[in-house]
Amino acid sequence: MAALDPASPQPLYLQLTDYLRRQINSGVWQPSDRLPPEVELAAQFDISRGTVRQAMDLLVNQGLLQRIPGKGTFVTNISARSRSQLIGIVVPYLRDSLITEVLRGAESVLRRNGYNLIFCHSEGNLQLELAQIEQLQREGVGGLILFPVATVDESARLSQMLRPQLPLVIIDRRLPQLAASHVVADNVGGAYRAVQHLLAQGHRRIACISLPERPTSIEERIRGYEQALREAKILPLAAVSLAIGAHPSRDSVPYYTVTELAPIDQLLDVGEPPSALFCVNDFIALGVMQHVLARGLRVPNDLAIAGFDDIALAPYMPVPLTTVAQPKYEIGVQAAQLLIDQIVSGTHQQREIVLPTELVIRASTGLPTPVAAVPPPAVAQPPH
Amino acid sequence: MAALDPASPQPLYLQLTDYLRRQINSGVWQPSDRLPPEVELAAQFDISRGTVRQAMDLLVNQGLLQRIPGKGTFVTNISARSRSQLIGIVVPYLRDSLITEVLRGAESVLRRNGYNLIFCHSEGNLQLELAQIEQLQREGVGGLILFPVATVDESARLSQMLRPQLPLVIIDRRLPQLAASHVVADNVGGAYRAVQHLLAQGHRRIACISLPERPTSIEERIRGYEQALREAKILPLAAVSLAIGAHPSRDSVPYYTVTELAPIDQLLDVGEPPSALFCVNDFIALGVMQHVLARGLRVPNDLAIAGFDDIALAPYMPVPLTTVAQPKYEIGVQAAQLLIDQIVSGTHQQREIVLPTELVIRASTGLPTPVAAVPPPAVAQPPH
DNA sequence: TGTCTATATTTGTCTAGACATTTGGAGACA
DNA sequence: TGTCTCCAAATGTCTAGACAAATATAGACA
Repeated sequence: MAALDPASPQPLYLQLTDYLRRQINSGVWQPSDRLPPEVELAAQFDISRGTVRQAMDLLVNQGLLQRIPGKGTFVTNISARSRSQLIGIVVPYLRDSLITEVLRGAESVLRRNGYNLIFCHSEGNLQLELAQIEQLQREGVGGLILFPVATVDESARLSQMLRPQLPLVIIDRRLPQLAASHVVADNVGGAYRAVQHLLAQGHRRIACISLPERPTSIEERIRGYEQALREAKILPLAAVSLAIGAHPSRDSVPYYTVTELAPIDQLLDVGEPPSALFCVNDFIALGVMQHVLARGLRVPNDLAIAGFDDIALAPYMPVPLTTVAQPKYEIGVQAAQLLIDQIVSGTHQQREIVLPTELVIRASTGLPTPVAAVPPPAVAQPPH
Repeated sequence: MAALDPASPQPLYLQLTDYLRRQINSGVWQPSDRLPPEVELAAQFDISRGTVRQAMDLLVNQGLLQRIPGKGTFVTNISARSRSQLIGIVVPYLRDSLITEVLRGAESVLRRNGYNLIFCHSEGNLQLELAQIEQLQREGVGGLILFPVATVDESARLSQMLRPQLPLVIIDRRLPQLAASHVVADNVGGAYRAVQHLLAQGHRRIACISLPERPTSIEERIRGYEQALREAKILPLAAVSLAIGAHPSRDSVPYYTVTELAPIDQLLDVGEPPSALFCVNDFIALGVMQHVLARGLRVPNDLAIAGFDDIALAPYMPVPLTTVAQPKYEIGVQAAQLLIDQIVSGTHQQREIVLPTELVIRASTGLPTPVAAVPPPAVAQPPH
């Protein structure tokens, strides 16, 4: 029985705190065990009850002990204890299921491991993104998951402000100049398979509809498109870019919409227009599809359309969209796992995880059945 | 000079804590100001110095105060404060735009005011919800926004574990037994106007399709339905309940789907079936719509369908859905604002905010135009 | 058997006071 | 002027005790 030393420079209550902690950590007192009552401890160590309470207050505050009036003081269950580490996640938007699923995946892994997730929404704004990373670092987060707004060129500003030791995982797009781990989807392969599918349907004139901005994910999709065509000995058409924008405040329009459709008209109003379009994301595919249907074209008979991302809306578009699905939830899971590994191991290793994508074939690329009058089945696909 | 009330059920030290917090938050004591010495406060409030210290301990622990031996107790500089700036949000799911928009709204307000949002996903599980609230409290969050899984009956378990002083805002549904502020949508009025709209289209046999579970929000919608019918001197039909479920892991199916459709067949296979359905949410409306279309019925000609929530998918359903829109983003904004008010004022006032809902009329309830062959316009509605 | 009641136990709140330690300033001293 | 000492003021530590409130238990009672 360790006794307390009143002559020590360390106050009695801290000595008692240490003793209690040792008892718990060494397993003498197991989780959910009851501690001796305060008066008993006071008598045992020959100190007053107030000092015992002061010692216990610290452990209660740390979540190691739990007091229940009338019953006693108990060692907290391990499951209820938390290492109480904070992890920040910064995302640029929240307008489709991609990021919500990433969020779900990351949250579930982090919570199971006793971390808390601080959610930051940068609204696609670089300044805001930088400010939030700054604030999260001041807050003392143990790690960061970043879905960056910053482009490769702008990543210098990021690396300036990032604390060198901060565990960091970047998702969806790459910032190679940053010393960070990456979790991305197989964009090249997904686009490649989508275009291969269009080729297999007999299409030869396939245009790529892109975006004015080109994060690495979009560039990779364009590369996949070009690669598939080159292997088929077909020259890629010049890329067409469409601007997309969001209604920032309107609640019921959670989707990005195409704001400028003239390039599509120019593309189609030529002697030999393309018979199929590969759109680098589903929002573009939606805008293009609505526009060409309004022009009186039939999808896929006159024009086949394929997209990328498999947003929640894809199976419900006017013509259900063939698109490339990303493992959204899995991206979040892997990013969280990678971050935890880094934190726990203490090493600052950089890893890169490329998750497989999957081509989901729907009506917009001309299945054997012609345009169906009947809407898509109730529940998209069964789980596989 | 506020005096403490020894007769109050709230202990003296908590009363003093509240007083000190108010002084700081109202700006009477600025950051880096020195507080009156402990003995002076003890004399002023006629309590012992131990109680004063107990009160201050809380604020020191929260990082709001800083004690320096020999010098005094000081209000912490805002930049040095951190733990007190955390706000927790616990949501049950993340499968449509309702909660993502709430999240966006709450995050933007909180961040502008210097708070950080900890995101917790309870997966619709009461145990998990309770555990997360427990953890957030231990983490020392300054407030909590809760989209509860717990029903009114289960709210006792919540109130047991909630720290009485914790600022708390409950959204979407009510838990009246909880001493908390609420932000909800006008469910009764929304349902009332939706059914009135069906009546105005000439429908007389209108059924209500509900859920097995009945949180207050759903109950209110049913009340609105019944009220509109009663005012039209029409007896409500017996409520039909459909079970809905989620594919928990399947990424690309972010929507709930109806799992049991037999009750709908029973409802329609009678001599005089209803000519219109009011569904208490849009997921049910989607499942029902797909089912009746597959049966060969025409919407809205044979059966009009109205929903509630205006999920992102609503304008893109096989027949664009008439539904009641909630001000999702605004719910998040108001909840955050209410929480900040409570934290800053230090008072534990309960307020209830009911936000207006809006009927969005689309094709599923029979507009002048018959079922259009052309899909809905590109961008749902222009902002207004 | 089941329920109510009194009692003991335990933590929660609060008091009054003592002495220790740290800090900063006033005054003595070189 | 610079330095040292001493003191007052403030927080830190600790005691001894009181009563309140919550909980569990044993025993009385129907």
